[in-house]
Amino acid sequence: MVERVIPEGSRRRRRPTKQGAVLSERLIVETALRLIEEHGAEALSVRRLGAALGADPTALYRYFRNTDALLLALADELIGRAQDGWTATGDWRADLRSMGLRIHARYLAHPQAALLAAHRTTGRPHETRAVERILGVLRTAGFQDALAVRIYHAFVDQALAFAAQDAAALALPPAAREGDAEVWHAVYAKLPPDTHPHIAATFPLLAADMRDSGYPFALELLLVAAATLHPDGTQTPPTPAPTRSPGPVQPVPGP
Amino acid sequence: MVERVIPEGSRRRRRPTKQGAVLSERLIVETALRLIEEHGAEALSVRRLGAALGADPTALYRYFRNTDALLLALADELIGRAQDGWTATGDWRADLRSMGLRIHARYLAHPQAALLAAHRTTGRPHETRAVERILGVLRTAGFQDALAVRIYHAFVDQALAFAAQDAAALALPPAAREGDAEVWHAVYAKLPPDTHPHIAATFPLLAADMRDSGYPFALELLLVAAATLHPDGTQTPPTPAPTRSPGPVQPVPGP
DNA sequence: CGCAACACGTCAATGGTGTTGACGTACGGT
DNA sequence: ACCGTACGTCAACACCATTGACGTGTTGCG
Repeated sequence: MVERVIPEGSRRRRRPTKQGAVLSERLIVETALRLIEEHGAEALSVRRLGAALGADPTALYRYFRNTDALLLALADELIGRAQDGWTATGDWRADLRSMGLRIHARYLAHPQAALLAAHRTTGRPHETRAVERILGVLRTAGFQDALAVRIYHAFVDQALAFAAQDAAALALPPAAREGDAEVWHAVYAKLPPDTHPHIAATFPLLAADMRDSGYPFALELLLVAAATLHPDGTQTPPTPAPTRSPGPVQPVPGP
Repeated sequence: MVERVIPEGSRRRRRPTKQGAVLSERLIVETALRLIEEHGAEALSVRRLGAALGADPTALYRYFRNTDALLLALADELIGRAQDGWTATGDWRADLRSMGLRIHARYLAHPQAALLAAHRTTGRPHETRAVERILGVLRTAGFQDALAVRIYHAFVDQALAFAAQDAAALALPPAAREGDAEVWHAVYAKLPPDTHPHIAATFPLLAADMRDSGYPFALELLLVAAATLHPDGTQTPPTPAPTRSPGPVQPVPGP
């Protein structure tokens, strides 16, 4: 087939659609995000997106090679929004912490899209900017390249993995979400001490802790471990705050 | 519509299919898992499953309400298999490490099912057994309840989140999977040092590291951090192995 | 300033998907 | 032996992403 997608830079003409809109890559991405936000991830189909744009569904293929390319564009948009306004302070632990929490929070703001986007590698500008920044924080902090790369990898995958995980919980149909949450009181609260002594002994703590996302604490653990690997060997970080994580309550996935 | 699924207990008659097989819930689950394992994640469709069973595709609906019910049955099977044969050694770090790697590996063997399973709380016996075991490892090791619960939470969510993340990469259609992998050489290898100095400086390391899952190293970091929080304060763990993780190469999600 | 090239929105068609209702056969309980 | 029905099969539906062909209106250029 002949490639029908014209690169964004070299477009020349625009014709309005049936309903008068002039299409663009940007308009399509924003409409798709809105569609997902308002009507759920399953609402994103070529046909429905066309309808939302007031255009023929196949007009999409003038701007994106296929739906996967559109999805990558959505993913990159999320990454970009997560970084807007972020600046490095020079304290590598504070910088990684704020970056991780921003990514996590921004993805959770669009759970349905996050679910589709969090496990892709786009290679698009917003993504490369994020990679560059995180690597920069680590190398500037004095980590040797090989170690910086490994920590970068663990850090990024953990942020995205938790984002997808928590987004999945938020994106569940309400019935399933409440069902999963109720399991803690319907099942775990009633497990007898003779068969499940550890669960029985810690149940109140357990039920309370599982209400929120495990990410903030997991992130602190990663930062603590990274500090022990830092070249300035003896530097000991402050013990990660044993307080509850702030912010809105997040339903939690998994047991 | 009339419910056409007969509960497993009260089935009465069986007739062989075209190719002589006698269907059952168990046979269907095992065939589906085999299908995913042998022919890739995308091979699981109702029509192909029917063909693999030697039956009409719609015979499925005599045993499962819909494909989602089938996938949940697959998921339940996975939880059990991940723990089969696991035993505690008394070394809490080794025990958590083996448990985490087992969960991760078992889920990755069936990416499609893992994707649906990893973010649900089932409260079923296999799940409660896993919770009890992990909590047991931590409390037996001497962690106070509140801390044990928090570490448990981070550990479990990390294992499931990475499992889902890596499973998602494996479950992608082959074209998208190869595309994501290729981005590293098509885009990141070519970023100029003046705009992306840190990526340019570390590229070979970066490309090599991103080929595998970030989970094994992220898990080591979690264990290191947990050790620093252990009541026997001064106990210092061996530095996490800076060697590459063993095992099969896993395509990697996210940047 | 006018015109021709072609970008791009549209239409029609293809082959995939999950799912449902109707049907008949052969098997079980009586 | 014979009924009732479980269950395997068939045909059809609605939806999906994607492609090739087509004509029109915009725009760059002479």
